[in-house]
Amino acid sequence: MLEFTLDRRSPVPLYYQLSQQLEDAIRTGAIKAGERIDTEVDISERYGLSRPTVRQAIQDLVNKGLLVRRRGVGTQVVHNQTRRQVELTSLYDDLAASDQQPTTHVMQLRTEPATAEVAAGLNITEGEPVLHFERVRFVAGEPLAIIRNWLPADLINLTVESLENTGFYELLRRESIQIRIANQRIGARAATPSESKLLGIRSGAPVLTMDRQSFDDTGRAIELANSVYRSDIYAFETTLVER
Amino acid sequence: MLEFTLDRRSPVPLYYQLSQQLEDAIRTGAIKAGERIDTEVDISERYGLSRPTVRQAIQDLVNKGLLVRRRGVGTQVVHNQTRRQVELTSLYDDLAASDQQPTTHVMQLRTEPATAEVAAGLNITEGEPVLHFERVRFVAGEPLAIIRNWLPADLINLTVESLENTGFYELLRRESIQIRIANQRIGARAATPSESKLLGIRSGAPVLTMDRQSFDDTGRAIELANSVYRSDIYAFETTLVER
DNA sequence: TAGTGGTCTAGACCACAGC
DNA sequence: CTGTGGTCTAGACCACTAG
Repeated sequence: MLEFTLDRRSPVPLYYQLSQQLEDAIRTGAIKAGERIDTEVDISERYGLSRPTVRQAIQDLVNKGLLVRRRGVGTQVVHNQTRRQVELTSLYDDLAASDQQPTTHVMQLRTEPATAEVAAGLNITEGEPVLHFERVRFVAGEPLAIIRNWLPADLINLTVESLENTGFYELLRRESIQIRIANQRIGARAATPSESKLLGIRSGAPVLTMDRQSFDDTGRAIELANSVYRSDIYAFETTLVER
Repeated sequence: MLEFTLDRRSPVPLYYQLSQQLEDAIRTGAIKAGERIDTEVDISERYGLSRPTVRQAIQDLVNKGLLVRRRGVGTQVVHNQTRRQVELTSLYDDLAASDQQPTTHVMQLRTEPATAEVAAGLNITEGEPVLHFERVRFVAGEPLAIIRNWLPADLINLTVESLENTGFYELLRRESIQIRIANQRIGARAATPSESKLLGIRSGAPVLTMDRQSFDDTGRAIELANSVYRSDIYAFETTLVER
């Protein structure tokens, strides 16, 4: 099939080294769609691994929807269409293809007392201070989304500069704040006048909304987000894997 | 903690019996939010299972977002808010709470030649016959969605009656057609005049759209779906689990 | 220090698909 | 029949958390 390089002295788990290299091979096309990969036993013998270790690597990719296993048959790379194809609008295509990095403009950043709604979402009491900020996201020079966030005030220190240069999730990671579980709700509604101005669309135009609530390992609420996306140039894509 | 009953003569895998009973206990509240469950070693000793078997059961629930594991600490049930809480609109609440079964009205059901778009989505050639049907879904007496489907013509035999009584996915299951991977794209746009009539909303009102492409184990395209949901009473909810 | 989950080994038997 | 993935065992050592 192809060669993997495993470093047993690395702190990176063997199964993870393997699954990463397999995933790369699939995404770059080194292993083609529909092609069968070597069997679990083959791989484990060739690299001196136990079968459960190899199996864990493969299972991760099955869960990601990149591989399909069939008993008695083998493990295949899913077909190309399976990996990307719900029809694309041309504008969406253009955006995705444009190598321009998205940019961010911070509209607001301040500490304020939690409204009843925010308090409920962050699992704190009403009136407690929360950090609130509001950003507009641009891609290829076009405004794409308005993102509003609320965080417990004592969680992290943010500046306008850091938010515009680095991105919120990267900033969290640097503070070792790890989001583990998020609940999302995706809906649609008409843009408000102020939203339509920021996004450069007509008032009342349909927009996509995403409300998200994020938690860490311990169940502590990390973030409440409330976003509005232009529906003419954006959509949410997901891949579902059954079983 | 609590008792599980394992049947070693059952064809149902032990890890699956265990994870199902654990999931029930969590969902019914028999194990409360935030509570720690027994350790992997405890459970394996108590029921005469190996640790990997117990681990597989627990891992499944971690992947579903019901449990959180922390090294050196233990495994806890995620907090309640984590499981359900992005704010609910009252109308959405009402719909979810109403125990009325959704009903379906089939508007169209016929075989037709595949358009270029449909052919591309089903991985067949343009003009080949495809089965097309269009349904309107009602919940609590309110029209909720218009669902349009295209299938390879030779896949399954459907009647208006079976679609209205049974549901499309159940019908597929009865024919042992198993959807394994689906690509979805969720967007928003303005309702067309005909859509607005069917859904009982004003023309141009924002609607949620979902386009889906489904595949089975072998990578064969099973179904193309193109749905329109009323955004005033519906939203898509998802839970993401990192790592 | 004690206990937890994270990783890994070296086997075993089974169900299922294809020949 | 052979070979595949699906399940399961009985251990082992490690990294991390908490007291």
